This record gives sequence, C-alpha cells and structure tokens, in this order.
Amino acid sequence: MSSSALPYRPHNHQACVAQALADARTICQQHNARLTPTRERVLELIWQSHKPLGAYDVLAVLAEDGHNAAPPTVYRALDFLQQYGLVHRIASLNAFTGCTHAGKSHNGMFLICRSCGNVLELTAPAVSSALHRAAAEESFRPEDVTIEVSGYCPRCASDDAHG
Amino acid sequence: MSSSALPYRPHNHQACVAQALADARTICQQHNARLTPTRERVLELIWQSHKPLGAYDVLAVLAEDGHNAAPPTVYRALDFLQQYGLVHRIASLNAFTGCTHAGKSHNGMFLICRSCGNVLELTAPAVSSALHRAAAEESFRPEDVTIEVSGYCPRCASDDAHG
DNA sequence: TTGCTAATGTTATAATGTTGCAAATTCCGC
DNA sequence: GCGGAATTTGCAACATTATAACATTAGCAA
Ligand SMILES: [Zn+2]
Ligand SMILES: [Zn+2]
Ligand SMILES: [Zn+2]
Ligand SMILES: [Zn+2]
Repeated sequence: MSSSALPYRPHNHQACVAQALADARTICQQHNARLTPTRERVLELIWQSHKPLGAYDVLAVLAEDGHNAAPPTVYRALDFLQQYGLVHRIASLNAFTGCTHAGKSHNGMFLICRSCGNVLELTAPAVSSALHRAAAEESFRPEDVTIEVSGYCPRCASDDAHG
Repeated sequence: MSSSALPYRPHNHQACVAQALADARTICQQHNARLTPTRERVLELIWQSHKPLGAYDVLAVLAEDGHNAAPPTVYRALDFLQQYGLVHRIASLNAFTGCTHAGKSHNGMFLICRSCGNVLELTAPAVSSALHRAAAEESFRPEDVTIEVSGYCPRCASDDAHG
C-alpha cells in the first residue's frame, strides 16, 4: 500500500502516485465500483500534489488537459473518491488530499503545516479511543470524526522562529 | 460562567444568553477590546440559536433588525468574537456557535447531531493530551486544533433507528 | 480643535459548492 | 448482438460562503 507517510523528505513521488492509482483500481474492483477515466485522473491530480488541492484547482488542471469540465464533474468525482476512502476532504482548508491508508480502516488525523502547506495524515488510535470515550460519556454516537491540527511541521519549525 | 453545556434539555435560555453577554463584556474589558453594539448583537444572535448559525443567517437577522448590514460587517464581528474566544467556527458546517467556556483556556471538541443539528462543545483533556502526544511524535508543533464529531445525540439516537 | 487609530459602510467580486435535466455510456439479461 | 435499465457525464444556471478595496465615521488623546 502506498504509504508516503513522510511528505517532508524528497522522494520519487511518481512512484507514490502510481502505487496509489494501482491501489485505487484494486479497491474499486473489490467494491464493484467504476474507476472511470475522469475519476482516476482526479485522483492522480490530487496525489501528484503534495498539498491538498481545492476542487477548483483540480478543475483548472482538467481544463489544461483539454477536458472541458464543469464544477459538478469534479465534485462528483471527489464524492466518489471519498466514498471509497481514496481521498479525504480537509474541512479547514476546503481542499482534498489523497488518503495514505486507503483500503485499511483507519481513523485519520491531519497535521497541516501553516508554513509549507504540507499535510501529514496519521492514524492515532490513542486519540481515537479517547475521543470515543468522551463521546460515549455524553451518550453521543459518532459517525464521522474530523481531526485537523494546524501548526508547524518539523522543517518549518526549525527553519526560523515562528514562536 | 455561562455553561448551558446541555442544550438537550429545555431551560431558560435567555438567562444563558444574558450570562454569555455579561461574560463577554468582562472579557473584552480585560483585554481593552471594544464590544461594540454590532459585535454584541452578533454574539447575542449566535447565543440565542442553539444551533450554529451561518454568517448569512446572522446577516438576515440583522436585516430584520433594520440594520442595513453587508457581509463584511458580519464577518468582521465574527472575526473579533473568535479572536477573543467568544465564538467558535465549526469548519464542517461553515457556521458559528457560542463558546461555552469563554474566558477559560480550553481545548474544545464539538459533538454535532446529524438529526437535530444541536452542537455540544466539550473539553476533553484526555483527547487533547493524546493528540499532542501524537503530534509530538511527528515533531509537529500544533497551533490550532479542530475536532468535530458528527453523529447522533442521545435524544435523536433513541428516537428511532439511525443504524 | 486637530490629528490619529479603530471600526464601520459600501460596492463589487472571488471562491466554493449545488440543482436539475438531458445526453451518453455501460451493464446485463435475453 | 440487442434492448432496456442503471450509472455516469455534460451542461447551464444558480446558491452559498467569504474577501478585497476604498470611502466614511466614531472614539480618543494631545
Ligand atoms: Zn485516510
Ligand atoms: Zn512545513
Ligand atoms: Zn469554547
Ligand atoms: Zn440530536
């Protein structure tokens, strides 16, 4: 599975993307879902960017492709990809990022660097379980959990004095 | 301090609102910040609603007030109120809710009912500390944490079969 | 008063996301 | 292959959320 869990370090990102697409094809097959060309292209674009892409960013690249797409095309593709856990929407950014744990069930949490914009998705079982306990104490039944942490990544924090 | 921590039960909400406004005045005085009529009115409106209000919802009520306001007026007031911790923005809803722990430093987390729309803000130290540990393991320095849990509140979960 | 700063008004526009329906494509049983 | 159902896409218009830019006013102090 594609686990470029460290976007901080340079690496052969084309390989990440290729792996993510391969994974996506497998996952869609398993669910009898159709990873159509548009959907695959959108997933590819999102993966190619290390930073979350807005829907209209995707739209712009599709336009460069020569694909005369309108917003619904992109949003529909994104809905599909989210549905199968291939991308996540970052609510605090109105943007989308490729899931680095696609296929595995996971409780994602996002570390978003204010300086460089990179996003790291991690699975934090301790956070997740503490959160579910807290919800249970209120007799609340969670269906969907959003955890987004804005701050400074190691590289940017050391670069200079942000605080 | 205004702690209508249980929006589930009926109660004298006007008292909550009055208390929240009184607290806000105190907090602003302490910071030499001006809680102008517009800002105070926006805070009041947000508190009066048990459910998070969108900026344009606020705008609509201001219009009913006879206040001929434009979007920037509302967004500025909301920015101010956020700055002093009097309201929170719920990213997953694009809406604002009164802070039930204004003045105290707190790591909020929001339980959002999909059915009735009520929002409960809680302080969950266990979640917060687990989260900071997870971030620290990645050498990430958190500045702002968003935790929003969508699901079913006790009342709505028992009402009928959501699952 | 005068001058400075914070706050507000005003207009326009940007950015993000949705609805509704028609056309095309794909799937599937025949 | 063929025909009908279901899914997917194209397309136009629209709705919602948020900001930019600049003029004006209110608060405050020398
Ligand atoms: Zn994920
Ligand atoms: Zn960074
Ligand atoms: Zn709060
Ligand atoms: Zn409820």
